[in-house]
Amino acid sequence: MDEAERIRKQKELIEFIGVQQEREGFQPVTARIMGMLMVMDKEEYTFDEIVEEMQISKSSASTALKNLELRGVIEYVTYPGDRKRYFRFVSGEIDGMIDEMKKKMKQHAIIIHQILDLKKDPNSRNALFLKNILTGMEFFMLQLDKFKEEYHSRP
Amino acid sequence: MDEAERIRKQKELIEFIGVQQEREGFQPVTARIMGMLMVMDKEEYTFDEIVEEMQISKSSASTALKNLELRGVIEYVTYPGDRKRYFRFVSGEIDGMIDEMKKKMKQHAIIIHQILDLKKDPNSRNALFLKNILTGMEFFMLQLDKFKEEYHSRP
DNA sequence: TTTTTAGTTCGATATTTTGCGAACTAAAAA
DNA sequence: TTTTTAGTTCGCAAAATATCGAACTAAAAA
Repeated sequence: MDEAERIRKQKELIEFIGVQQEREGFQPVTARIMGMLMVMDKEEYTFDEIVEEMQISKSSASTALKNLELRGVIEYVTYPGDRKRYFRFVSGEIDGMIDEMKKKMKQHAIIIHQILDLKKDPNSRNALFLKNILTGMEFFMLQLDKFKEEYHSRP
Repeated sequence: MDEAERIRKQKELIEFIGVQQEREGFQPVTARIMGMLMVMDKEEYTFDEIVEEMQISKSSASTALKNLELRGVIEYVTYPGDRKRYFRFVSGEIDGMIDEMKKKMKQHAIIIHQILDLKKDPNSRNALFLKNILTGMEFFMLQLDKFKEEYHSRP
């Protein structure tokens, strides 16, 4: 695979990640900036480089970058004697991802609890099924911490 | 909590679940139908009951129900001598949820592999971080099957 | 056979979201 | 002090999406 081919494929992948991240609730431009910061060989971009590379307005870039920072997806660094910000992807750890997963699951569990609390018949089809799921989720969440330990002490 | 209060809270919860499911990519009406089928005491609704209860057009109901069925969220049953369909929430099992999770994670892993394959420098900041995540994800996916076993053989 | 039921399909309309440009700001440089 | 840089904010227009209504269909009932 030659250089041009590789770069073409990178662009394609950015687009694919873009579409995927849109489904996760990011706006189109935002999703593609994420993709770019993950995929490209250059891994730190200034505001103007992003505007240039993505062919978007400064306002779109501003909005997107603020959003990504707020969500903890990107961060920026600065270098002495240069007042530009250099935006880059945050390099999270596996532990952080597990915690994230746990948090999300806990929120789901709360909702399920609320549904159950409001059921007239606690033995209705849905109620029983939801109780079942809840038990599974609780067991699963307990396993997650065990997983972290095992992962770090693996051979 | 009296009956009226309970029902009011159910409606509130449907709205909350609706907003939540919109973020997961469902359209507003679709998301609220999901909520309704999970939360309400009546757990099987005909097409016309859904139209009535949600105050939506038949076409919206049709589109939403088809979508939910396609995604495996709801199903319908029929009763002899009654040609209406009775729509209800699918009662998935914990195993199905785990498989779902694994499938999603596998897709993510494929993307990460692709990013890595296209990096010029395999030791760049992002490349190293992505490799790290990949290792974690692979370990995690191995654990998932173990989890299923343990869950089923729990005391 | 005709009518009714239980939905489906499709084009039009309403609503929401997205991205832009112009004007603005705070800090640094000249 | 004035100018430039590096963005931010906000109202608007365009694009995308959601929902609707009207016409349609296939199967069952009359």
